Amino acid sequence: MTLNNEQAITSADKTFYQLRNDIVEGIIPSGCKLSETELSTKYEVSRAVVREAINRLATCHLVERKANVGARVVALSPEGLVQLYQVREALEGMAARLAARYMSDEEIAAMQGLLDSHFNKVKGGESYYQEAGDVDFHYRIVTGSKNSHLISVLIDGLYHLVRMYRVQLGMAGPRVTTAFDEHRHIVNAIANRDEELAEILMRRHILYSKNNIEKKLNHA
Amino acid sequence: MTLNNEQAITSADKTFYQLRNDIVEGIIPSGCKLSETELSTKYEVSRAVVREAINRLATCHLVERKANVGARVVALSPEGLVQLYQVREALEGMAARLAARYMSDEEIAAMQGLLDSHFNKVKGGESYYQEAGDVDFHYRIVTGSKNSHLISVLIDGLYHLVRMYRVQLGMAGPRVTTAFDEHRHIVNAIANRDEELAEILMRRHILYSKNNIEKKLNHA
DNA sequence: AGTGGCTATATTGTCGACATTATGAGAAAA
DNA sequence: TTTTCTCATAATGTCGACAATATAGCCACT
Repeated sequence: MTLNNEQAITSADKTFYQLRNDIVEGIIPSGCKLSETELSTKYEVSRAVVREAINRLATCHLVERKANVGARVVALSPEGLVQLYQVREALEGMAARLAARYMSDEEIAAMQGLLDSHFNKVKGGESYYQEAGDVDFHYRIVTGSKNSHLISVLIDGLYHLVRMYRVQLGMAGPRVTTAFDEHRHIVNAIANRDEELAEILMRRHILYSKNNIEKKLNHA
Repeated sequence: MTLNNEQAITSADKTFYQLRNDIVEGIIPSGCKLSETELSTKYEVSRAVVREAINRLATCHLVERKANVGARVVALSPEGLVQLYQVREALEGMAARLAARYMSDEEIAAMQGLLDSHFNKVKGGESYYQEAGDVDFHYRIVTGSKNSHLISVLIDGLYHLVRMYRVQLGMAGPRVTTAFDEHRHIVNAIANRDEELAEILMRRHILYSKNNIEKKLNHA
């Protein structure tokens, strides 16, 4: 689970987070219609706050809204997944480049320490790594870019969609050790302040990741 | 002016477009506070629709909102401009790559025709090209990527911020002919289905554009 | 005079009711 | 039987009022 430093202060925030979680986890299934009145009774809040929550979900591309008709949970498709990873490749590639430029030495050291601890857990046989570790790694790179647009588009937007695909298409799977090595190489490039290499490696990393998921998707 | 195929159907849409335009054009100055009650009387709509419009503006990064405090028009800064162009470089580079892959021959031919007509106008001494022409060109590349995420992030989001910087920092300026040549080379790469080159050229094009604006900004 | 806390006020957050639009069922006509 | 029109219904869009919160000003106290 993503460790949320985003805390709900208003009632609409809370409803938004709950709804988002329910959608990502598949509790509200893909393609399902979101009735404002229904949700307002279910979550025990006014229709106005449900409306605001749905609007925010729409900007995350987790639901699609049509005027005077309503909102539906986004439909998952192979094409959608491909498009998602195309954008991730561009955005996270740039994030890695900027991380190599702007991350402080302390941040880089902390990230190397993170990878070390992951390595021990993987070596110890824990499958913990796959989800939380991967999320944590990419999260640090993105925030390390110090670019508010990159941060908001990826962390507030695309990552939830990525998680939705992973959860609902049952991507718990492997690619642990190979992904780990790729992470290592990326961090090394960042530590060497090699922007060009950091970007290339990150793009390859995401491309491999996409191919892996696509392969699984076609076999299922 | 951007030719809007986005048409307002609901009242909130109209208010959103009006507000967005007023902000981009500087009619509502940068840093200005947006009072919901005040705007609701000004635009003669309910506070609820103003609220929704402001929320949408927040997702475009045109205003910043704080809970229980309100929304302010975003402040323009050199750092903000740099970050904006960093994201543009990543996103539009990928868009050019995908355009080379997915655009139909007819679309490419139409784009070449567009450049020809621009060339005639530039040769004829019209300064028309700078704004509308540039917008049109980039618009076609992005839509040519057929990637809904790229399209929405760039066209619904970043481009308005770009325009806001251009308008408010008085970037009417030159770079017409050189930018035109760069456009030509990009279209040629796309026509040759050379994804790699299309992306590289687009990234360079945006990098140059950024440097040009930064230079002006420092001189002013 | 400066600082701390309190109150008044204005703004945002939330709510329920009304207006408007889309959609499906059913009747009438071909 | 099929098609089209009408109308009922249920949803979204919009509104004004109330509740909760932040901010500024004022007063007391040191």
